[in-house]
Amino acid sequence: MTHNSDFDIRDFLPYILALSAEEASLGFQQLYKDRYGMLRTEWRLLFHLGRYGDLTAKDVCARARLHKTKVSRAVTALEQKRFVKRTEVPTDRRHELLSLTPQGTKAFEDLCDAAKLYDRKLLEGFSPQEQTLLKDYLKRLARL
Amino acid sequence: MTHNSDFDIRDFLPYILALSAEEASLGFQQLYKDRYGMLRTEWRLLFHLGRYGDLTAKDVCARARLHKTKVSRAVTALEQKRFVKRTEVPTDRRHELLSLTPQGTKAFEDLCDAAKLYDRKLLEGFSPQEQTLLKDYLKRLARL
DNA sequence: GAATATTAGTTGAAAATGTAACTAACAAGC
DNA sequence: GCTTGTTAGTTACATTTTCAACTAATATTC
Repeated sequence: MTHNSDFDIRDFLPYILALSAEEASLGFQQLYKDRYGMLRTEWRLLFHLGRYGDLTAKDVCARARLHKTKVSRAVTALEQKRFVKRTEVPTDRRHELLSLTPQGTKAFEDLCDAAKLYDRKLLEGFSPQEQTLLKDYLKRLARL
Repeated sequence: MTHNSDFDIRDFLPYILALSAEEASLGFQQLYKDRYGMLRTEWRLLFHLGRYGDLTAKDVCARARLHKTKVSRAVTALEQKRFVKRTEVPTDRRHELLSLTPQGTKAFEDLCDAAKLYDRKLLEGFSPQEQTLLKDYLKRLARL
């Protein structure tokens, strides 16, 4: 019979990952929420479109690891904010290309600047080498 | 004017943390959900009570970094599963001590074993030194 | 080329979460 | 000892998320 009072949840990787992820996302969430009234999925959509150009909703699902219903709703929301527009694909009218409007691009640029600063602030306490290692480890875990 | 098309969301710490946290929690979530029908908060409550003994709801909030409404609902849920019981504190009837029932303890022990295995599996690709570094970095980020 | 299957995306209902207002018990000030 | 303030925890309501069913367009099979 195993004796488990020695197992500390605070050493359990999914737990400390969840806590640090929550902690790290809080401050940035404030930003995109307060400035643009965006939700997490909307912010992610904006960044993927801003960085990787026109994509279909399907592409975004795959790249951003989001469920299609979440993406669908985020597209609608960003469309209403006039940040995203849809372009029909004549050869296959099932999908539509998503792209940022000039306004969307402006918001993206603004949030990029904020993200850069925020990232730097989060990593303040880490040496350059540690920063590289940390991100490398996380990417391995995320299979990124 | 900054040019932001060079900013890759996949190097943004909150993003890669969120992705790796999601990825890492998926498998374990399957376990406690399938075996015991528990939610994330319920699992956390179980582990905190199992490891740190009797606590008030307030204590759990602080230790597990959960909002009191979440804890309140998790306590009710685990009480209905007969995993947790409440004991009134005569000196101050505002709080009540939470503790695991024998059944709750059994579930805790079972999930501890599963968690140990799962943790090991997640970290398979990391050398012992990397494992230590990773967890250390994450704890720093989470202010744990 | 009509019937069936697949794919892209949307919608609706149920579950879960977050926020704020609430109750009950205790504490402090006067 | 009664008003006011604080603390522990619950409840109600709005927002988000999840899951499954749905529509519309294309592909496949016979």
